[in-house]
Amino acid sequence: MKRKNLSKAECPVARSLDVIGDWWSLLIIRDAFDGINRFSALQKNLGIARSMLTARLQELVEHGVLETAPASDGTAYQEYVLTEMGRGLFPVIVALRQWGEANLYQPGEQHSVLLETQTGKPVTRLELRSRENQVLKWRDTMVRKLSPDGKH
Amino acid sequence: MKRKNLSKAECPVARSLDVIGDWWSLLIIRDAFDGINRFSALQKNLGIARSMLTARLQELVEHGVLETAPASDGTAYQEYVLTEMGRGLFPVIVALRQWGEANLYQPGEQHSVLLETQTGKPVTRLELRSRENQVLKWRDTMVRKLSPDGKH
DNA sequence: GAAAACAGGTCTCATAATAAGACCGGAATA
DNA sequence: TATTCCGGTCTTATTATGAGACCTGTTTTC
Repeated sequence: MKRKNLSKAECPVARSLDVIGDWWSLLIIRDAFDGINRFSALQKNLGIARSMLTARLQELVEHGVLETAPASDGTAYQEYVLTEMGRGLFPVIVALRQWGEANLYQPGEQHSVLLETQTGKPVTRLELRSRENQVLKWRDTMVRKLSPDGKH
Repeated sequence: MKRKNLSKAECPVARSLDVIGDWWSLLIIRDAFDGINRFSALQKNLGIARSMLTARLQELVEHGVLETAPASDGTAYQEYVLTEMGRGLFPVIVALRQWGEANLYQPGEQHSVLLETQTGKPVTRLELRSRENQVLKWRDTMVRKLSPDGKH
């Protein structure tokens, strides 16, 4: 009766969710992108139970999304920083952000905004483009499955 | 002691996760993108408990991600299909897929692949681009927060 | 047309995950 | 040196999940 294990799935979406698909992981990763790297800072910012945070951080380190590093302020403590693999989740976070912005706020309701550092302007929409640089919508794509049972 | 409610968060990532951030929702949505729209087909494909699937589908319908429609095969049953809002999650699914492909498979290990329908070629990498069409990495962006406490 | 199988659920129960907060030892600070 | 901060662990109460029995109406098979 444990939660399903998706780590062997043939579908990359499922494998990703096996690593970062639970309730807190992506919020921790979002905070890491924002420079919130210390245990107590994460705990305070997220309002997560301390035992939960311990467990989640451990999992993310085991999976290679985060790694521990000596604290940047010179103290004896440590920080949790994104690995190269973890930084690869940037498009996931941006996609979630843009979907939320577009669909989950009332007109006029305020939210934080992602800016281009150089210009200070809001970033543009994340889009999948074809090899001819056309925007690809869902219907322009298809999944090639591998297994005979139709799973993927 | 209920699970945290993020629906009022100022951060769009958090609001998104409030809707689709639990263990099954994104897998259900992935299946919907793949044309798996019937209760029993979802249940079989995902291996999810029936009671869980009922609850998740209800939530996704309430949030406007899915809607029910008469079955496309003419029977008296119904289907769960993506709404416009739900179809907006396409970049999220693609981003998760590409991260999984890049990081969670052994060399040589096979997985399903997303193709451009027109050409049959694998889709290219989803990338955030600046207004000058340069690829934006994490460090090229920053979040403008709203609240004084530094949350977002 | 009757029987069997399928579709789309509900209900119950056992177990796992989560939230809340007390507690604790070492590090940093006043 | 005393006090507070940091990064946890432990316990307990509650909620979520997984497994599967059961149920009603629909469709298919014979």
